[in-house]
Amino acid sequence: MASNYLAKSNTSEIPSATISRLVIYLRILEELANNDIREISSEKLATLAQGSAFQIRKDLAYFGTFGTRGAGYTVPTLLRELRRILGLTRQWNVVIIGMGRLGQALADYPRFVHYNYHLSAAVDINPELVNKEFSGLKVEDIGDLSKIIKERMVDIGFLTVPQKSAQEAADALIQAGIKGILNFSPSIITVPDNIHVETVDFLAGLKRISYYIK
Amino acid sequence: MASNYLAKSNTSEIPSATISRLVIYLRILEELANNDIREISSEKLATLAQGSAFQIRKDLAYFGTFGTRGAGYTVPTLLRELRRILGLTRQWNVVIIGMGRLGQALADYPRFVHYNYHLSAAVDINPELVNKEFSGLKVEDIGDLSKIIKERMVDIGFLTVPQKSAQEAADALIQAGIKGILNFSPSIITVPDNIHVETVDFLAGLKRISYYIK
DNA sequence: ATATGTGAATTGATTCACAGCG
DNA sequence: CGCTGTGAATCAATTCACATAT
Repeated sequence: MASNYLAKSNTSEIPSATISRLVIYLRILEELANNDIREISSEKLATLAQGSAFQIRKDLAYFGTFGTRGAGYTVPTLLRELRRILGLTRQWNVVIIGMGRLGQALADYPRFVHYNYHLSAAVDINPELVNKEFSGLKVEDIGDLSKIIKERMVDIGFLTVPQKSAQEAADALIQAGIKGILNFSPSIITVPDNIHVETVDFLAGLKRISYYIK
Repeated sequence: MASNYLAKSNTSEIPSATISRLVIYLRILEELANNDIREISSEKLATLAQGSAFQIRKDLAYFGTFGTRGAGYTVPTLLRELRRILGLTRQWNVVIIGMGRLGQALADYPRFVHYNYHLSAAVDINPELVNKEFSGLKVEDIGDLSKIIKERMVDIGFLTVPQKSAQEAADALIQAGIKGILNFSPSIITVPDNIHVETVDFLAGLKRISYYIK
């Protein structure tokens, strides 16, 4: 599963693979809810998620009991519980570091609001980009990052700077009190234990494909 | 099961986590080579990859013996071997399905050539996009997909269509003989066993962050 | 002297089987 | 009865320890 294959030992006993699967279950349940389906069994959910019913029940059991024996799960209940488990019931404030092509594309992404994420700010080091506006988001100077993060209570940083600046930008984010980093650069960044990093690296996926189809 | 003196096929399956790590080692080795570093020990590589030396040696051992006892690994040799293992010594032809914002951004991505990937074609279903050109790549009609894939010997498809069209587009790719799919849509697609799919889903990563920092 | 390569031990995750409850 | 919830069993991956090669 997409995840952190080199992650350090988790203090929590919940497998990170379980968290990745919960995200998948959530997406499927949202689709079911959109189609006004109100009941689902672990067996049917497993078919949709391309997993096993055992696994779904085990994954959920880490967090409580959400079904009805003999009947299955009710979609709205399980949906609500998954959102709660994954921390999606509150708004998360996000800053984009690096307003190149990728940063601009993210600023234009229309669905953050639907998912309770709020783009609080966008910063760049390049003076030619500062004060420009992308999809209603004004680029600010990276020097103001610490102030921005503290004042606007930013939780998460999207790291879209070039590889060679990634660690420096991550350090600035952490220094300013960020809690999570979505790292779009194809590099490993070093962070303290209390900061969570997820990497989005399509070139890595592409190379894995090459291995499997060669 | 009928008795079988051939025992069970000894094709010890290589963990997919190992493949993911090999991609990481490759990236680090490329950086080392760029800095003219010619020798590396599993211990030092482990530090750079935020993993363990045991694991690196075990990962490599699935494919052969590449180091020198007492000395370590020579960077150019290990680099060459990793490229060979991952199937990166030949050119891979790619088609982009869906020339919306993401497809356009991918067409503009400058580094595919460096990695031996070649953008052979871009297709879309929208007549207003067909015949437009993005970064030198002309958009063609999705109806011609099968012909394009066969004639240009396309190996890999970048799936950048909306979620609701993802399965249909994947079916068309498979029908035309594609071998691998890089799925940028946040949906699970169903494919035959001989097709390899990798998913790139930044929203999933974002939700995992929410879980860990909440 | 030093760092790899690898069987054995250990740890972790998945699968199973059935008890528990509607 | 049907389907969930869960301890036990199985399977897989990681870590260890040291024999081995230079």
